[in-house]
Amino acid sequence: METVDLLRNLMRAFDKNIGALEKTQLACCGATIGQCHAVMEIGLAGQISLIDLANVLNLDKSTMSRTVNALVENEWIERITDPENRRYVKLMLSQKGQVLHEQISSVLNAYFRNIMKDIPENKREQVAESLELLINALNKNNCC
Amino acid sequence: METVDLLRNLMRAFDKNIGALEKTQLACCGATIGQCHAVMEIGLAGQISLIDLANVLNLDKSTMSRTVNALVENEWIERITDPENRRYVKLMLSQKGQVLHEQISSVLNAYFRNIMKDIPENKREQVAESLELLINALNKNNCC
DNA sequence: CACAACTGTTGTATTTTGCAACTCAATAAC
DNA sequence: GTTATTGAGTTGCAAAATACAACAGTTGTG
Repeated sequence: METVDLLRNLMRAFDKNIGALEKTQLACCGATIGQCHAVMEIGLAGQISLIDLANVLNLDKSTMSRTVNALVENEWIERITDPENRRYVKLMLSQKGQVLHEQISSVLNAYFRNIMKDIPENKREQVAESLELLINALNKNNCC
Repeated sequence: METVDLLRNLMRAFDKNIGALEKTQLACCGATIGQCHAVMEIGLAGQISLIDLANVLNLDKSTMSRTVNALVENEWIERITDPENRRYVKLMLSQKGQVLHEQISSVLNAYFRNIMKDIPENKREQVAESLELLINALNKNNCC
């Protein structure tokens, strides 16, 4: 099979798997899918502005603003106005948010560990190296 | 890095890339993102029932029913009632739908070819084999 | 100071979505 | 053979997600 087709198949498989995972496992923590996505990105970034967060998640800033509102109301994140530039508001996880972040991480890790079990032991190193190459290629690409 | 982390990173990179791709490139054909997804799955299956399609796309059958309505109204697909059992309705692409399917395929192929350019030539075979292993693992997994 | 540029919020309309109740056809139960 | 049950798909409805546009407040530039 052509590698391009493999990438399309992989994308499709991810779509389907993650879609199912999100609907069954992720919403269990009390947060919506969108809120979970935001929490994961904020946790990864450490701190991030609303607009940067919206860009990462491919959402309009107004949509993002409302999701962030909900996260603040649930005390999962905190808004910290930059004293040096009061336009900027840094978003970061609260302690409660860190717990949520870890819960979601656990679900994802368990899920992907399960996937890995189906990959032959002697191939895992090769797969890991390949994934790194692919991730780099995807991250480098910002065509659109 | 642990392979589980690589999978999480890969999922995230796909999410971001495909999200951006869908918003900028895919809607150009006059169909919504959801309609494009449906068209791609119907094309892949050849023919498929509404409920199977809903399951593949992780959507409620009512949501699917409405999307299918729109696709039929736009003459991208056809509903064909099974004469042997009038409960069953097969969905399949019309000629116009096949054109759309190919348009979307072209966009995806161009996009993924571009990704592949960033993977060193001498690693592509290894990457391809790894992707096949991963796709199989993902498809085998139906935990949720 | 005036004006542009930038971050974030709010008003509003549209779209997407899921649940529940329904119809219609086929099959099973009796 | 009549009735009950199952199964596919539709529709009513309400809730959630989303984007666009207009806005407020802040900073930098001339």
